Amino acid sequence: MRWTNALIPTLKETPADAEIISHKLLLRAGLIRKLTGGLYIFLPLGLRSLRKIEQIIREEMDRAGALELLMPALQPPEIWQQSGRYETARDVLFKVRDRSKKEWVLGPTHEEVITTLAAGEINSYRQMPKNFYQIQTKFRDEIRPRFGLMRAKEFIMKDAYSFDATDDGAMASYQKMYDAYTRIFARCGLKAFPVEADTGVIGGSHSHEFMVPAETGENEVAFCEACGYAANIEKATSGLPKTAAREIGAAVEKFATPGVVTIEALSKAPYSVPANRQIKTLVYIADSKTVLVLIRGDDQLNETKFMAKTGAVEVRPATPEECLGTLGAKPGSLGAVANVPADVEVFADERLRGANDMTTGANEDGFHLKNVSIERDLKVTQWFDLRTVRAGEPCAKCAKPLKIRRAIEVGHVFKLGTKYSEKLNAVFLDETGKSNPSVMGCYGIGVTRTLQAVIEQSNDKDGIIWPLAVAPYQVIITPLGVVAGSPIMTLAEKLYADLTAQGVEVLLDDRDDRPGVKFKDADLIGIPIRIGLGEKSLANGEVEIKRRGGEMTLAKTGEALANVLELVRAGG
RNA sequence: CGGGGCGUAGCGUAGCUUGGUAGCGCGUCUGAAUGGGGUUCAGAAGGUCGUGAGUUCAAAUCUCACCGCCCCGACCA
Repeated sequence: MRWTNALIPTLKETPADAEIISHKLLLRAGLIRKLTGGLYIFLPLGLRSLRKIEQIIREEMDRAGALELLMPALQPPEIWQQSGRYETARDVLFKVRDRSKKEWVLGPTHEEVITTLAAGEINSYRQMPKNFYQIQTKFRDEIRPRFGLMRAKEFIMKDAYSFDATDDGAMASYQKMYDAYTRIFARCGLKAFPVEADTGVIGGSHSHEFMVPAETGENEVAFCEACGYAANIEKATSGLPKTAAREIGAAVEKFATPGVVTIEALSKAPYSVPANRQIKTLVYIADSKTVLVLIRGDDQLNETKFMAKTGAVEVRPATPEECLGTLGAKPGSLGAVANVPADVEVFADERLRGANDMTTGANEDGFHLKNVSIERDLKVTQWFDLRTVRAGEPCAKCAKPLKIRRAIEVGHVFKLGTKYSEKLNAVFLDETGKSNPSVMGCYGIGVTRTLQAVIEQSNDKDGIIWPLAVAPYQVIITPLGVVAGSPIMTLAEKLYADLTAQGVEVLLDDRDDRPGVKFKDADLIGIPIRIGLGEKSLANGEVEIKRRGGEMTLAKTGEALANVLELVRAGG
């Protein structure tokens, strides 16, 4: 491609609405333009990189035995009602009406559609395992789109769905995708690593997310460098000891704490109750039921764990008025010892199990209770791990300290089980002639997000540093002086033709611009290999070959082609 | 949905407090010089100042409403 024939609108200045480096570079390098919030146009250069990522995904999915198909983005709401997600996923569902006023949904994902297909086409264990995938535009009514392609209303996703006759088969399918994902991200030049994850609204029994470390990521990951344990903070556990039991057995005693409504205030004089001897009592509305959640005063509730453990779909903290109505006191004086209505379930964090000599609210504004023994003085419906781990806590597996870092989620693999196959009737006959629901898995990659993650991870002050495999062009030729027929331009044209003939993707910067402009733009758009042609080096019969972000070398004009070919092949 | 910030030429912005001819840089076009890291000079085009009401002799500027964009939050009593 000749630059003068292309559209590569680079920007010297950063557009005002970009915050993170990858978003700025997407705009500055002329890869995308914003149509409106959360919706972007892929310009030719951006599309080329996007297609390369898609191609890598296709090759690895095919290699793993998955079958590509293409499903409609527009879907009937009936199948969403059947799966139950018309309700549970309603916040992200875009809905439209046709001319007869019938409602449709724009697919945020395709479990319902693929399961409907399987229900009709997969009727025997002999047809399994099967894994179907597509690369397609998804629509999600995000609460807040942000950071360019990172979280958009419309984005491109690779989604795959496996169907197996047995649980073991499903695990094997899962493992194949796990391995394929590892290869895909490595080939994209991304340092991505798998972490244990919550399954969320998709459902299913277990899952891994593939994470790209980045300060700007929206996720937090807890990990152990010693043993390799890694989990999303929403799921992570640690090996902390339970709260120490003490000798005393005194009866519960009420004491006045006027104006004290925080853990911190109670931990100070004159009360001086350390946060780790306090029970924090949280009132939640979980699927319209009022419940209590108890965690230690120095811990934080992990709402995702709470939802996962209790199976609740919609969860919110109760309002102060609701707390007053349920327990007779306002937040700050709440407890589970007295006045808990019989129909209110009490969930407690494991770390409190067996604790005594604790202090908690008295359910009477301005009063707390001390000498509280969990087992003796209050009724816990169920114990769960509900707390959020913190950096420095011992790893549950090897006791070395955990670290926490932020990361971008680029892929997610789920073992789904039979949740969708049961609801949408995707059943098959096994060897004995018995009808069973298929065991499913689903596997997503955010393709557009992956593109941005590559940039977020691979850049310097001058611009993008594309990994060769996903660069929009592999080579840029930068002639300093573009007079047709000049020695420089003649050589530039020849290298351009020869490299193109060898299948190399080359951008020829034939603009009549000053060297500085061309170098800056070449760095900004991040083409991995630059061939510089100028009078100085050409006078010695040499051309310059420079890796983006690396050293410059000189090559004899006659050897330039071979040298560049070698670089391209080695880096691919 | 709550909070904060912002909307002035393709991009980045000044002007708004204290109402009175809309300014600068980049980019674009023309010409000239220059020619190895966003060069320089001369000239030019390009604006419903987000939209609508209101106040006023007069509104980019003040008031109200709406729209849009960006950031934080929508767990931790």
